[in-house]
Parts: sequence; C-alpha cells; structure tokens
Amino acid sequence: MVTVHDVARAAGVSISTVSRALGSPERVATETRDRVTRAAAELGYRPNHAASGLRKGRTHAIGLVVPDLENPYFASVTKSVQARARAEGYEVLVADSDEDAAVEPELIDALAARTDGLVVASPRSGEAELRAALVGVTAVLANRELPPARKAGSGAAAVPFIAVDDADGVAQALGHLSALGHRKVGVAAGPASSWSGGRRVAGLIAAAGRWDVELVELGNFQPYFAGGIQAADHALASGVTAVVAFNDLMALGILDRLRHRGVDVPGEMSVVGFDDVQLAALVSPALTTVHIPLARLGQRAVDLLLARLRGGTPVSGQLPVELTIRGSSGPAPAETVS
Amino acid sequence: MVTVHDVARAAGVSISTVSRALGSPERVATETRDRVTRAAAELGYRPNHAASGLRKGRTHAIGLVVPDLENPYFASVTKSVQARARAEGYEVLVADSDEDAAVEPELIDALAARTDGLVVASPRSGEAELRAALVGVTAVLANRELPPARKAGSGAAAVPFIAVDDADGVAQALGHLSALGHRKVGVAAGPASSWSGGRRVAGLIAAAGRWDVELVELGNFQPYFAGGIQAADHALASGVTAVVAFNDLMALGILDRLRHRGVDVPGEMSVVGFDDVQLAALVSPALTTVHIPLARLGQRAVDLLLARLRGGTPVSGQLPVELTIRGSSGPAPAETVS
DNA sequence: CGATAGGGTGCAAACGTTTGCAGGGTCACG
DNA sequence: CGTGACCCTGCAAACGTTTGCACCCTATCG
Repeated sequence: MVTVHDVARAAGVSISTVSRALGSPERVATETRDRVTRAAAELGYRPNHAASGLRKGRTHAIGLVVPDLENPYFASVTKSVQARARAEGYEVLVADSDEDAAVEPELIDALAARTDGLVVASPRSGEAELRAALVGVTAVLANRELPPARKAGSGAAAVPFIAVDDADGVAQALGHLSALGHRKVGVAAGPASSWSGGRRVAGLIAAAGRWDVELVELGNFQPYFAGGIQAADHALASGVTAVVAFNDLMALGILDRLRHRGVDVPGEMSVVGFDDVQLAALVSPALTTVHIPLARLGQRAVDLLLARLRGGTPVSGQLPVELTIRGSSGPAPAETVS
Repeated sequence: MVTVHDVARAAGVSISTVSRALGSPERVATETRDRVTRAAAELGYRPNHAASGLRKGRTHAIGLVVPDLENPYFASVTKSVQARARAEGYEVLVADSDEDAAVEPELIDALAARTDGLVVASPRSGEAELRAALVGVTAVLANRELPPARKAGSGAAAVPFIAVDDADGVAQALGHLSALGHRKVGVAAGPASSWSGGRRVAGLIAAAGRWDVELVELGNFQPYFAGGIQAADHALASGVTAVVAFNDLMALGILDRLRHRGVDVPGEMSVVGFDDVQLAALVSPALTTVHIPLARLGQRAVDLLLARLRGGTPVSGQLPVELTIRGSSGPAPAETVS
C-alpha cells in the first residue's frame, strides 16, 4: 500500500505538503503541486478513506434504508438516491428491512455508525419507535413525516422529509372518475399502518364531497399484486363501477383478477393506481395512475440530507404529482336493469 | 462522542482492557468483562469504524456493482447480496452503472477503495477493460466469467465467478417446445456483447440437433420490454410457431405485442423466457420461463467473496436452473392449409 | 535600508482503535 | 518454600490522514 509518505519521499517534500497539494491545492505553490500530483499518479497513490475519515470525522458516505429492494418503487428510489449521492461525491450504503418494522432500528443504527447521514424511505415503524431509532442520527425521511415529540423541553427539531402530494393525487384521480360519470367508487386501501396510505384515504374522503361520488371502503390489503387480487373480488361484490388502489402493484393485481373473472376493463370497471411504476405503462390495458416523480424524490432526499450535513437549514417539501390517464379507466357503464 | 477512553474511565480499567473485553471477550476476566460491558452500555458507546478499520486494515464492508437497479433481475440480486452480507456482518455499498460499460471501471475503483471486496454483477465491459479495472482488487463476478490473461508470466489467477447453467436452461426450454410438437423455433437474442447471451445462443444451437428443431435467428434485441415488441413482429414474419427470448422482460414484451396483434398465446404461438422474474408468474397468460435461483445467486456470490477474504480457495460454480412451465407455451398449432 | 506582511512549507499532535510486549499476581508443582 | 507457568491487565506504538502552529523566505512598503 502506497501512502502519503511514499509520495512525499518521491516528490521530495513533507507529508503535510502532499496532503495539502491533494486536498487544498490553492494552499501550495503551483510547481510543488505539480510535482506532488505527478508523483502520486506514478506511484498509483490511493488515499486511505479510513484514515481521513478518522481524522476528519466524516465518511463521505450516506446510508439508505428501504423496506424492499425488489419493490419497483423502492428500486427506483434506490437508483436515484445512488445516482445523486455519487454525483455529489458520496457513496451509498443500502439496507433492506424486508418490510419488517422491527429491524428498522437496528439497520438505522448499523448504517448511522458508518455514514454521515441517512435517507430513510417509507419506514414502517411507528412514530415512537422511529423517533427513538433516530435520536442522535442525522437523517431525512422520504415519504414519511415525523412530527417532533410532544415532550416539552425536548427541543428536538422535526426530521426533515420529502414526500409527494398524496391528497392532490387522489383528488385528481377521483375527479377524473367523477367526470367519467362514476358515482360509486371503491377504495382499496393499503396497510392501516402506512403513513402515505392514511394520507391517501384522507384525501379521497376530502375529495369525495367535492366531486359528488360515494366512496366504498373495500378494506385494507397488502400493497402487492396478491393484495389486489383480493381487493378485486371485494370490488365486484360491492357494486362499484371504479376502484382506486393504494398503489400500482395492487392495481395490477386487480386488473389481472378482473380479467380472470371476465370483467371488461374499462368497459365494466375502471381501475386507477398510484406511483406510475415502469410496468404500469406496459400492461394492457395500460394503467391509469398517479405519476410520482420518483427520480426527483430520491434526488431531493439526498439534497435535503446534504444540506443538513453542510450546515444548511433543509426545508421539507412535497413533490407535485400528476394523474396519467391510460387505458384502464373509462366512462361509467350505462345504467343496467339494476 | 463516547470513546474507549470514556468507557475505560467509567469501568476503572485501561483502554486496552475495554478493547479486549469487547473484541475478544475470552481474553479478559469474567468480572471485568461484565463491568466493561455494563459501562459501555450505560454510556451508549459505539465503536468508531473508521478507527478500527484503519488499525485492522479491514472495513467490513463489501461493494456491489450492477448495471441497473431498476431491472428486477438486479433488484433481486441486490436484495440477496445485501441480505447475505448483513447476515455475515458486512455492510454493502452499491453502485449502478446505468448500463454504461464505460463507467464500470470508475465505479469499481471507487468502491474498491472503501471496501474489503467487490461483487461485480453482469459487467458490460469487454474482457480487457474488465481485467484492467479488476487488477489489485479482490472481487468475484456474478453471471460472468473472466478467463485469465494470456500473457505468459502474469500469474494472475482467474477471477472467481458464480453463474447459472445457461446451456441447460435453454436446452430444457427447447426440449419442452419440441415435445409439444414445435419444429421451427425463433430465437430472440439479447445484445451481441452479452456474455450470458452468447452462452444461451450457443446452448440453443447445440440443443437444436438433439431435439430435431429448426432454429430461426430473429436477431439481436434490447433485453427490455421494448426489445420484445420488436422481436414479436420478426417472429410473426418468420413463420415460427414458438420463440424463446433472451430474458423475461423481452418475453413479456413479445407477449404484449402478440396480444395487440391478435395472436393467440399459446394457441398460435408459444413464448418462453429466461430468468423467472417475479412478474412472469403474474401476467396472463403466465410466462413459461427458465427459473434462476436468484436469491441463491446473490448469496453464493457473497459466500464466494467472503471465502476469498478469509483466505480460502473459493471455487467458481454454476447454479442449476429449471424450466417452469406456465401458460405461455402449448402444443404447436395443427398444420394449416399452406 | 529596515520593518512587516504574507505565502509556502515542515513539525508534530491529534483522530479512536487494536495489539505486541511486558509486568504483576496467583497457583501448582517439585 | 522456591520456581516456573499462566492468566489478566496496562503501556505504548502503531494505522494513514489532516491541520494548528511556527518557521523561513521573499516581496512590499515606508
């Protein structure tokens, strides 16, 4: 292993000069700098991150905690977080909780110990547990808000977060269905404990009055393909003419189940999802869904974290969403004999 | 930040004892150990990885380089690599090359500098470039083989790798189609530069004679949904009754295109994929495809790497694959007028 | 021409661990 | 009772950087 000492000897300077030539070039004479740079290149010098991390107290790495890497939603988040971090000179450590809230604290702990900060995406943990796991670690949340503890005196600031405008998304979806003549629409909710799930249901309820549609709560389902299959049967049983699903995976499950049961989409039933996963555009009929700027989400999360690390005052925010109308939604079926 | 010194003071021992109590408990008296452990817990001591990494020369982290995190295939690999590594006490740094072979060396470099070793999955680089990027870094390859350089004297051992039995997979697929009566089968190949792509085509050619089927090379296509759409039209034009695709994404594209063109699957055309991505089982008709034990692939890659790190002699290998027959393949259509 | 400022460099002390070496104590054995 | 063996612990030196401080030298100004 070649160290600063080797480079120093080769360049005929002291190790401090080597360090400065490489780290803050403006503090060393041009000619010396060149000599050092050249020597370093010739020897193939690679600075030791552990050493500089130790001295500077910075690792130049960030951590990312996600519930499930195989979920295309989080795959996209991971991809964009990784891309942005790398562009800013940071490496990314990733940990997958496998949808288990119980392991989140331990993952957070492990990653926090070796990184400068964390992006925690859609944590499944409850408020108290999450707050406990996050004490002392600089983190930002993606798709989750964590209000500061009520304990007076604990002046802990709220954890910065970046989310999407769930309420607006479902409002757009419901408006779309309303305009198509649907009066009774089913809502296939996600897990009761899901933060964004709660926001979406609340948004739907708020929008229902405005758009003059009756909401039928079909129940809470797993946010996967399988959950959608289950939800589809409930939708058919409840007499709705449209259903909005918690997310795309579920919507795709609904679509598949409806096809199996011989129900025409969108002729007899309209389906709208949420997320606009890659796949949504590829199936037939293509899925009408609320598009989330996933790449921006990851990127903004990193920006937020970096702002915190650099001492700025990061400002939490919501990303705008946009309903993307495709083939799975259409006019409500004409009144039948009832 | 609480250090060994703080714990030492609290426990009334020296820092060496603290270090030993925590690192090699058998070397310190039971009573002292307890005292130290308790003090550490009370103070909330977290060992500094940078420091121990510096001293021990080990980071206890590994790197993973993949072409595209959004590709469900690599998402699964990433997930299993991460799981296995964590189970073995290692963290995982991930880097996404975005399918760009040119950035792979730089990613490998960056990760190698902060980890103990690398898992490089399906690298897109050519042999020479890859070999160059890998000199001096301990790495294992997933889904790629890299024969040692021919240069005599450069005693560099081959890079250990873990792959899947591509030849057997396509042989099974072709045998299945043959048994169903197909005599003219189209092959929708992936990018010409793909290592596994080459193996699969070779395997098909080898198996064709044995199963008495005529192979029609439809061309090279992008290994994505869009590539499949393109391939489907070629398949229809060529008069084959079945097509085997380079991977599932492509097969799904073929399926979708055939449906759009009103071609019944499997009535008029059979389709078989490769990989058995989650989604393959979910579409209708469900995709007949060669199942790869993806979870084991990542796991084995990590095991291989860890074996290397621990001084063992890792042995490269192939994972067995298994044809999974679903709805997209069926008997060849009866002879028509022509 | 002398004083002063400031740029360029080196010395040495950190950063928080781990670990070779050695000292002190206890115990068993001769 | 003396001697050696062995267990437990502490001292101090690493590991490879970064950086405060101090030094020297040159240029500038009065």
